[in-house]
Amino acid sequence: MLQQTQVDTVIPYYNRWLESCPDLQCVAEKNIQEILTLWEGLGYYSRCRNFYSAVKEVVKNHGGNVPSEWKQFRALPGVGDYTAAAVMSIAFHKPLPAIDGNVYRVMARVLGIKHLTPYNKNRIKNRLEKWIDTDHPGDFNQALMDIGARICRPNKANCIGCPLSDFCKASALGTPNQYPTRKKKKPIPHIKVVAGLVWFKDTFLILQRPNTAMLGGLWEFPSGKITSASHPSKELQSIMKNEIGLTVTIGEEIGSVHHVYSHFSMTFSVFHCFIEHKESLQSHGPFRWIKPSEIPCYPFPKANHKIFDLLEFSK
DNA sequence: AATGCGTGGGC
DNA sequence: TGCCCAAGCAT
Repeated sequence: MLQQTQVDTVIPYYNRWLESCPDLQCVAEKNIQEILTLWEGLGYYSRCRNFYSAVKEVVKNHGGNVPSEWKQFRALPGVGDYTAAAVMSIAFHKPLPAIDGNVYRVMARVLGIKHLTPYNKNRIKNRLEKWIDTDHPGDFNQALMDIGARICRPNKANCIGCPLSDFCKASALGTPNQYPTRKKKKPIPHIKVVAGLVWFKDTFLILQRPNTAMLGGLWEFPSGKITSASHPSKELQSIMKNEIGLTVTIGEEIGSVHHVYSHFSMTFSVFHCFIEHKESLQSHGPFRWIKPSEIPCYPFPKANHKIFDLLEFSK
């Protein structure tokens, strides 16, 4: 949960998770849909799918016990060098430095490293392997991460009161914020998407996204990119026909929301749509006709919830 | 090595 | 408001 996600954001999800699913056996007994619903809203859903796979693997191959050896734990899906070192040091007291984005920044400043090249990252690792408190490796790692998160901030290094300032090169130079250099991000493209809330009686249609795609395993309304300059409702009608073979009547526009993903942004316009009879639809994947009251049973992306909010389908 | 992958908070 | 950034990992 903590990968690329702030602690304060994770805490409520973590608590909710433990309340409904307190141990690995419990995770293994649930299906992926229930697990994704626990994760819903946290983002980076491959973390959730990987965790689920890892739990299955631990139950099947390790007798339900989390491996206490680096090599076996590191091999689990979704576990990289950082996560492996964090768990090994905190849970099993192994003297391995857990190097996250905070620690790279703090150490770059302490050592006066401008560029986080692979060579310099390796220097940081070697230095921490010497410095780590072998009696309390977990505390050492967490302390260093906390210094990064609370004191040695990316654009706001508060050297006054920092326990490392006496031997920090970047602080001595007076320009700690300039360490390490950061590359500017490329601008992300913007797309226009139109979607339909397709009603049949008191149910509407949802489709499940493929596991390997972005937002994999989550559910959504049938939708498509707006490509031409024609009227959105005309475009929506042809999307419905071409993608799932439904001939729909376009109704009122529910609304339009803006949503920013990590690598693109979109305006998401959703219209009520209606069908007279339950036609057979040619779906590429799983689909359901659900009532608004069933929304909490399925994981939906944030953009879809923004539409639910407009409809006051409160969850 | 560079890119894809969500969402929310801070300023 | 529009960026930057967050207890990274997989490919």
